[in-house]
Amino acid sequence: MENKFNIYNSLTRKKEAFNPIIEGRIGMYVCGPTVYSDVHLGNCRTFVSFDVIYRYLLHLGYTVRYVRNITDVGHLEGDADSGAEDKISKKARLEQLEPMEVVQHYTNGFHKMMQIFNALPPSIEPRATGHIIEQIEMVQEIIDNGFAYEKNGSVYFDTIKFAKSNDAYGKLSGRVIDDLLVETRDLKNQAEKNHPSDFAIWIKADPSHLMRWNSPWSVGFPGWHLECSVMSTKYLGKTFDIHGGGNDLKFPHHENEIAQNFGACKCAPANYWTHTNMLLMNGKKMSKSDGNSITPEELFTGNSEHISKGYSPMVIRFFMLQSHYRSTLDLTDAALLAGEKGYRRLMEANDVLMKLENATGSTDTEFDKEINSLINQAFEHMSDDFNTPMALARLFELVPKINGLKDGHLSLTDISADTLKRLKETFKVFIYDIFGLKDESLAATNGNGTMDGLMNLIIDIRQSARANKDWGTSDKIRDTLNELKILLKDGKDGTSWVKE
RNA sequence: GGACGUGUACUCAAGUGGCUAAGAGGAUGGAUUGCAAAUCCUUUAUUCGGGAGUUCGAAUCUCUCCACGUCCUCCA
Repeated sequence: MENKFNIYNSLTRKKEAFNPIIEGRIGMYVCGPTVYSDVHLGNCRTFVSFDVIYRYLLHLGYTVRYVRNITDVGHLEGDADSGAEDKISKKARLEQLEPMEVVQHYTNGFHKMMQIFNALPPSIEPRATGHIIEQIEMVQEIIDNGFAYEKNGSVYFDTIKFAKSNDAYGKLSGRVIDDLLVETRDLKNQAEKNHPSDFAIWIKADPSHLMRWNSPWSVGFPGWHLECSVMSTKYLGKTFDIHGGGNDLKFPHHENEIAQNFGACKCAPANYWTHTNMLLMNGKKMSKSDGNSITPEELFTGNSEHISKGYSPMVIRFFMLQSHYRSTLDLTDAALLAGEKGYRRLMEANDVLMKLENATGSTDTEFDKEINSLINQAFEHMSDDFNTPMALARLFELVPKINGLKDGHLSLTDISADTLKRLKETFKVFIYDIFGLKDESLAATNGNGTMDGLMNLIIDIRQSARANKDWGTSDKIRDTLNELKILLKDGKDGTSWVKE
């Protein structure tokens, strides 16, 4: 019973209680990147969002098979019939590389970025080019079921026929099928298709096209959308639990994916569809052509006109957690600055908490009950459609209580040993396991203790100076360390330090 | 033009019918401090884009107007 949670389903536009197909197990498919260029910051938000969802499902005790694909063929620029080119094929031609070199290069970069953001790797990361045979098989199944037709070596999905046989088409994205039917006159540049809304599932390769495979219809390559239908079916079954992706994939990608799966197996691919919302910058979509854009690297280094300084990957991850995955998130310098301070406050409170000992109170005190209540609420928020901002808010309400226990404003006699232990466990689980944050402070990353030893010596010398009212020396130590971005914190029980 | 969505304090951002509208940052006053920083305690939206309606009751539902965003071509 403890693993129950609610999830917003894009198909029904409602929050629903989650019911797995197989008790205790979850199959989740998330549309991964098309690896033809460096990973976009917006991609990072989507994958961080699904990383938190994945982590929370694991926390709830589910056995999760998390499949996130790499699209390395078939993703066209523009329309197939107007001479458009496969994105990867084009990049390979322009840079005089093998298409697989392009794919490898950007896949490596993508993996590196996911590591930087501390996103867990998926259980399976299948590539479209590794599943050409399966894709050809699915095209054949769709043809056999009468939902696709071949023209000049290319195969198109018959959206009109599908829409008439089934009410599934357009349901996810809110497209009205009647509107599709009305636009039948507009057939320019679409000579091969019966209808403009039809889409290619197998494309005959022109002679210059670099990526090509044999098929019953032509030497060619699979259409975009198809790889996700095929690989989700192969690794998760014809119908699985959760399908995710960015909001902008709803149409046409996901709509067509659903159509293909129905066309092949006459069943719906996923029970729950979840979509993450867009990352904006200064209120607008990030767009390279408008200059309203920033790369992850620029964000880390601060080398951009849009920000005043660099922000670490964990600060950015924390910043993302402060909004809900279904809301747009506006990236601004002020918001990042605020996020950086919030992240540090949380991590420092966590350090303080882990050092608290000797709670001697009973579980009957108001204070003890309040702590437990906040902890419970934090988990309840996560179970209500993965509401990370709400859960974080509850953690932040606990922060002054933790600091108060350390400073002596609050008493360890008012909290029970069990509750203190639970509080520690809660922070640990939320920060590291669920939110996937890492401690970036120097104290945490400096494992050999040299830094600690030096700092203890310096703090000791300054303490002596202060005892002798030698403010000149003590302030010089403090100010010089400040210039090195090391902050000293004078507390009741001594001085601690933190590196900015 | 069509589809979907958003508009909450100085900024970011929760909340989708009912106690005093979360949280972070900022600002403010106080405690603490040798002075600071950090920390703790206050204060900071009688109000949720404008207007009308439904309801005992709405930021939350309906209508309308305004503004913005995303998609409809490639995008997470």
